[in-house]
Amino acid sequence: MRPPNLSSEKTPATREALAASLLRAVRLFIAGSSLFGQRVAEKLALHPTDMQFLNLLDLLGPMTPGALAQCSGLSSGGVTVVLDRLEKAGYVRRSAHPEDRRSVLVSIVASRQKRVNANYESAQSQFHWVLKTFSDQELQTVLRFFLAAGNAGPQIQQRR
Amino acid sequence: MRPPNLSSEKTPATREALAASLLRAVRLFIAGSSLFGQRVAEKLALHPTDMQFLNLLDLLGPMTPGALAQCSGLSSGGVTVVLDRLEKAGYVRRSAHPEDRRSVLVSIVASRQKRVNANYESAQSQFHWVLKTFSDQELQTVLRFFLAAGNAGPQIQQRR
DNA sequence: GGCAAGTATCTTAGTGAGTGAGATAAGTCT
DNA sequence: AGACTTATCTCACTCACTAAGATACTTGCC
Repeated sequence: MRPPNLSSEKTPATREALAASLLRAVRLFIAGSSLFGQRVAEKLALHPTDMQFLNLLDLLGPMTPGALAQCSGLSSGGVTVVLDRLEKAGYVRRSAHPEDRRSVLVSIVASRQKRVNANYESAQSQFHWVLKTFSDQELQTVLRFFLAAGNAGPQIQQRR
Repeated sequence: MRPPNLSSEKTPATREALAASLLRAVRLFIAGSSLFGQRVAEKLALHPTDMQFLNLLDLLGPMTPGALAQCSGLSSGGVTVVLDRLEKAGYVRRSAHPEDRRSVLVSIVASRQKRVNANYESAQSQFHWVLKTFSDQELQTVLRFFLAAGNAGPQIQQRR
């Protein structure tokens, strides 16, 4: 007879328990991220939605309002409002789309981007502190997990 | 116009590049999660905020409106409105707090919880599909990362 | 004990972020 | 060329959320 595992949060024994622990940890991580985003936005006197837009633009580079609508889940009209707000505050710039004259390319204003990133500094230093406790190979594993999970998750892909 | 794909591709060589890739993957993962939450909420005809509440209650168990306010970032009045909505729709139940008669304990109605979880099924099956590509030890590593990152980030704590 | 201060939730009025239908303009297909 | 589609923006409206205050209970101090 197996001895009972009394510590639920410690290393799970069975693979099933391991998967459950991981799922729970992921969900908690996501819940925490949402709160964290709010906090950062608050510091910058921005709405969480605005912050989300800046993040998307920072991660994916300049993109059209339509793409932002799909990546954020906002309506087309909502995107316009957010962009107006961000543009007025000097965070982003709208420029003509080189290939489609109906369209627009939105990009982050570089100087402001630095100011935004500064607010992530404390998180990033903690992030790097966490990283120190992992070997190169372990980080590769974690990275692979995130990439796989990202691909399995809500893909923003448009069929042609 | 094609919306960008929220996933990155290459395998980094140096540790610094590895850290950068991981940071980027984490941020993309978070961005995708936010979208995913919206989609699920939409399916259930709930607001994203309501979904967030159900998640918190599912993860952390019954808690007071005040604790929900802290975990979600909403104001006290906002929590009341959300809870009214969820209670009216039959998702949660308010009951007297056993230790403080001013307070209230909010808990998920079990039968509804199942219905909510059903909407995560497709995600969970994909999740388990991803898990299959990792060994037990690798999953332990990933779990350790999430726990560490969760502790480093904004704390979501269950309060009494 | 009894008053004062603190805490938890709910109420209410007001706001403004986001929606959705429609307008405009440009690209695409036959 | 005309019809259709696509991309963004406009505008009136909605309703989710905020903030201040009300209510009810707890805690602490004299």
